[in-house]
Amino acid sequence: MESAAATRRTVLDAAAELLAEGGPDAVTLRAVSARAGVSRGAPYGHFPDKEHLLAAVAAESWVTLGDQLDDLIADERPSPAERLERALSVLLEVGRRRPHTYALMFSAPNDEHPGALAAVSRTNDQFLAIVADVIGDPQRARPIGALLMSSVHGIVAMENSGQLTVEKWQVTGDELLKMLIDRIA
Amino acid sequence: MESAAATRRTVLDAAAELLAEGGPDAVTLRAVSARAGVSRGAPYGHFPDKEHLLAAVAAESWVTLGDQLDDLIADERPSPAERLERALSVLLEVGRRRPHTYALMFSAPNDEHPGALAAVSRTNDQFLAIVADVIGDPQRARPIGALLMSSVHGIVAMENSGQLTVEKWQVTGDELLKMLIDRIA
DNA sequence: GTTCTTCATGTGACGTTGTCATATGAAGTA
DNA sequence: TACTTCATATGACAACGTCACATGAAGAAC
Repeated sequence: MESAAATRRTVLDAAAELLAEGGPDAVTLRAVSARAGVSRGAPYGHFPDKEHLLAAVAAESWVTLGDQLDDLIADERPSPAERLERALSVLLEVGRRRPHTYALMFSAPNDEHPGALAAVSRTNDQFLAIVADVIGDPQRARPIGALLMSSVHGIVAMENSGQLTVEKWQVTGDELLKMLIDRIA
Repeated sequence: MESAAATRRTVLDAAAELLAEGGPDAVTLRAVSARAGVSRGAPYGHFPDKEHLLAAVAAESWVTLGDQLDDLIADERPSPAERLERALSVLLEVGRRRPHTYALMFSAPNDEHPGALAAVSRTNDQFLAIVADVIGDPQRARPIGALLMSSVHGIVAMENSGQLTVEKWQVTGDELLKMLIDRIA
């Protein structure tokens, strides 16, 4: 009888790795079990089904992102505007470096997975604080924050689907991000 | 021996319906065949595999969207700015009314599906023409078009994943679209 | 030390999926 | 009539998510 928490961690890590490496289709329960070094049935002791396992992976990714934002907020050196640009770049980089993980994070977080919902809500609040620091008016921070968040998400999605090519649009995602921030501030 | 083209159409329509009704998981080859009134193996005479069948569905959706844009471009009554807003609204509406179809349209159109690529390229060009008509400078139309396209795509994606709630951000997707256009023109 | 309970883990089985090899059978041609 | 062609039908296969059940180790009770 292995430590319950330890097995949970191993399974979670294996699922996260397989997702990052080979996309959602590579995350079969059998592959996860094999990589985690446990049997096929072991994950069922810790996650009701595959969906909940993936939701846990997504939630953990949101928590990691939230921790990065916390570091960014705690750093006094950059100006508010610089902080905003860095915050958005962090999201962009996740989308580029781990496209499948990123896609999972933004795929409908069901009401059945409160952990994922809470993690998303936390990052939203952090992001809103950063935006409010730039805007000044906290009332207007929310709509503008939504615009920034949506736009950056769209940039990542179009990059990853291969539809944001330089030949077609003559811009890079980073340039779009800069255009966006210029039109806000 | 049924007419080859007719079977192809029936299968394609069945797949499109199942996608719109029940999402990607509902589009099983067996369900498609049953709805189309053909046997399980029939689709393989017209599409190499499931991926190509779905790519054909996506391509057709892009063509439909392109036709709508053509109508919009041909209509002389609205101002260029109004046309732009309507064009973006068309995209938004597709995302709302047929979220699964929309998601498929924006999921990586592989190089192996030239039909889908061509259909996407056509709508991109149409959209760029509409943007250039507003901006004036055709040189700047491309980056700005990319920004608009990406942002609207992000709005739709966040709406459909349930992350763009009014309670959290105190805006609707439509209001974001208006904010966006105001900051461009 | 022995017995009992508990609980995570291991395993065989089931239905469903995408896919293929092969069989069927209708249309057109000689 | 006999033959070719080609779309359609069907049985089979491996792999999938999932479940019911078996196994076996750790701690408690005697």
